[in-house]
Amino acid sequence: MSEVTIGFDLDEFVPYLVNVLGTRLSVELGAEYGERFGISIPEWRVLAHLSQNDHVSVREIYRRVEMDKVKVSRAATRLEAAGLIVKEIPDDDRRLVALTLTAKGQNVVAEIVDMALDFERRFLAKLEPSEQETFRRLLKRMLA
Amino acid sequence: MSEVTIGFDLDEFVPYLVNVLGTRLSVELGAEYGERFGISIPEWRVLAHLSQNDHVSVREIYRRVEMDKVKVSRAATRLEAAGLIVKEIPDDDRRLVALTLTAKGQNVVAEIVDMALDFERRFLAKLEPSEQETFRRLLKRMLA
DNA sequence: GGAAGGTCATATCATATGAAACGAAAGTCA
DNA sequence: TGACTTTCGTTTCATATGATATGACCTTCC
Repeated sequence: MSEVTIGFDLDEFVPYLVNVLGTRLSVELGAEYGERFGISIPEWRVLAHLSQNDHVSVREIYRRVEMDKVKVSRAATRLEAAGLIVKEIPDDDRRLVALTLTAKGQNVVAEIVDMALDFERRFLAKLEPSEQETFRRLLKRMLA
Repeated sequence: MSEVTIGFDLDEFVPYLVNVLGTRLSVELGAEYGERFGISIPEWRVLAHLSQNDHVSVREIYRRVEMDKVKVSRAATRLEAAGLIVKEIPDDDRRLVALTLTAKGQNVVAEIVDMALDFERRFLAKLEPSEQETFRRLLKRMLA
């Protein structure tokens, strides 16, 4: 192999940078609520989605939250076992499973939301306020 | 549960947005080179790092590239089996394993690099040129 | 020199993941 | 009405992952 390799600079490659940052953030935040509530990352995503809507089907969640069907199903099973959500079968379509937070689930969500927003604040503090909004805006554009 | 849930908007939560975008980008790009070269995402990361340096140890890679120790080790084993890299044990420290691209490996890297840069170009095209640089700069700052 | 402790890569094992198969329930169309 | 197809969530099973243990090798300190 040649002594001088021009090569390819991973540290300038945006898809890589986004992936590393995304993984790091999820894992760090996940460690916080995981230690405190025994909740996994997929479980938190389901909870977060349920904080906005009642009686949500598994399908709606995995379509909206970019998670696998099976992952959502399993997260829901664990959340039900932990008493944080309830599963119901709606009468108008008995193939579906409607998920809803219990009172206990609502409390846990509220606490994790606090942790999450605080976490977001701390890490966005690396940017100026105007840059923070720019970053969020550009992210959303890329995801659209 | 109350009819009106204020809740928590995942779609404004930056750690979540970064994670979803990062995963999506890695998976999409990975599908391209995976189909063509049978290379997995961890394998590509190792290759990419080796494109910049010769005789790199497993340790250097997992420290620098934010991957698990075991993941790097396994990726290296597969890459060696595929004839893309060579493993050597350096005389000055026989605990290490030095990884180096073969000629075949260099060719594959060159092709994947082309695909990757093209992929990056296509997806950054969703932003204005000045925004692209801003985005990259902010990303790097967050990762620092 | 050599014991004690640390570091490196790999092996082991238990868990997480997701593609494909499945059973149950709608929907479609003759 | 009753096959046929589609959709939904779960189960199955093969693979991926990563915490821990292991064995080989270095370093330190006596």
